[in-house]
Amino acid sequence: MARWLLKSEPETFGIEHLKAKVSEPWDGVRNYTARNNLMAMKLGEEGFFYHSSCEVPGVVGVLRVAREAFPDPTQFDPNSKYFDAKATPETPRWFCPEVEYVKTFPRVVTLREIKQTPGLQDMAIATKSWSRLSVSSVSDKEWEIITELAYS
DNA sequence: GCCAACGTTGGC
DNA sequence: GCCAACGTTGGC
Repeated sequence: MARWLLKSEPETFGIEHLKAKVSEPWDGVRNYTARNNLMAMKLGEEGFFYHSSCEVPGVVGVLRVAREAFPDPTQFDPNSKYFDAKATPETPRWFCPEVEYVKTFPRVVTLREIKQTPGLQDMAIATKSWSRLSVSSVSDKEWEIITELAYS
């Protein structure tokens, strides 16, 4: 089973928002690399929920894939900020899975900490070139280290 | 608010 | 196909 990391701005949609839902489509992603990761996510796989653009950016908890990727409906909606005129229902460009809340960690594992911890420094969010990627994969070892930090 | 980094667009 | 210009992300 693969592991993932999904970024979101807590003011827009944070882990507390997800917690209040049964499941939620992870829509609005408009980057091909991130999209390809979304399309690779399998039912039941878990990911870290990462809070970005906030006071303390970092990993705050865990989510799980509740439904595998399907065409993101917002690309067809002219009133959506995610509307894409080049996408049609016959040839969709953007896909989203649905995710569900699993748990909130007792503390935030901060980006600052991730950058300083041996074994985590190759994570996308910790590198210059991939730091902006909103959906990335996480190795088993990275998953283990971050989970350990969250409970330390 | 600043700026580094990357993606996309469009002229040629 | 190249590349300049612009837009967006997101840490700091």
